[in-house]
Amino acid sequence: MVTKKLGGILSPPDLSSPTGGRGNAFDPDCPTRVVLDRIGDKWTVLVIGALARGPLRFTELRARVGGVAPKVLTQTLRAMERDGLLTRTVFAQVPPRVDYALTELGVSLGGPIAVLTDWAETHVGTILAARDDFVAQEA
Amino acid sequence: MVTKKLGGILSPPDLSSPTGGRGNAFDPDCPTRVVLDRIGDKWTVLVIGALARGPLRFTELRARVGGVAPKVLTQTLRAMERDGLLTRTVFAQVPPRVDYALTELGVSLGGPIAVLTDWAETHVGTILAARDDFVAQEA
DNA sequence: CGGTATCCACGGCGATACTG
DNA sequence: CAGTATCGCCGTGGATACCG
Repeated sequence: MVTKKLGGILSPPDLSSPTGGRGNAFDPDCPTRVVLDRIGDKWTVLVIGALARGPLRFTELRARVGGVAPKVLTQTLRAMERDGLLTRTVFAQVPPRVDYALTELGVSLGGPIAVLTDWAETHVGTILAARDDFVAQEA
Repeated sequence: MVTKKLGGILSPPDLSSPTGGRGNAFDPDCPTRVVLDRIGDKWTVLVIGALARGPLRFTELRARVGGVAPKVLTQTLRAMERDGLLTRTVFAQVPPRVDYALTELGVSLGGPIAVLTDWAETHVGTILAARDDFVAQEA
């Protein structure tokens, strides 16, 4: 019974408000919006996956994730650190060494992501097929 | 035990491949990437929420979602229709009437989204607090 | 009512080069 | 090793106006 279980953003929020009140995704402070903005980007989910087994250094992380420019990886890591998803540990030595590790919060985010991933793997075939049909129908 | 449960994109995919093989998010055909690209946008999740209780017409949908330009709503709906998440039914009458309704696939996507929403509502406080700390630390 | 057409601002992301 | 600096593309999405 999915529709009854849909909490938060999925339930008609507050019909007395013209905008639907809180819980609306165009509200930058909406919890779901915050999370979606974080995992919706190109690299965050991959970083979480790469760090799931344990801490990694910058270059290891880069190699594990694959194909990401250093600037962009830095941006991603800073944002995740800022949001408490991972910790950045600098070792005072030469050559420099910086470890990135998931926090409890970061690890716990893996749960919902795994659910999403499971759904994706199960249903992506249907989606892709629908796309093909749609394109074919235009012709 | 979350880390053990992390399937798909979250597990180190294929270490024999330089890019990590399948299951990588920078691969446009990666299931998780496909889904993330869909729900990561600004309006799709809200549309799913709005349609969870039943079909709506274009204008009703627009009012329910709130603050979305017609062009953008059309774009969103077309993309969702294309991917098989909803159906678009045109009634041949004047004035025109067009109904939008979730498909089974669209409804089922509500499950993972609800999980994400639950996580978001539980942990957004921690995230926001981390942000404040981070900003405060810069000063 | 249910859209299109047009224009445009913004931010994410990438390539390349350089540095403490 | 672990980044920063700079440049620039381009896709999303918003404002406004118009249409069958």
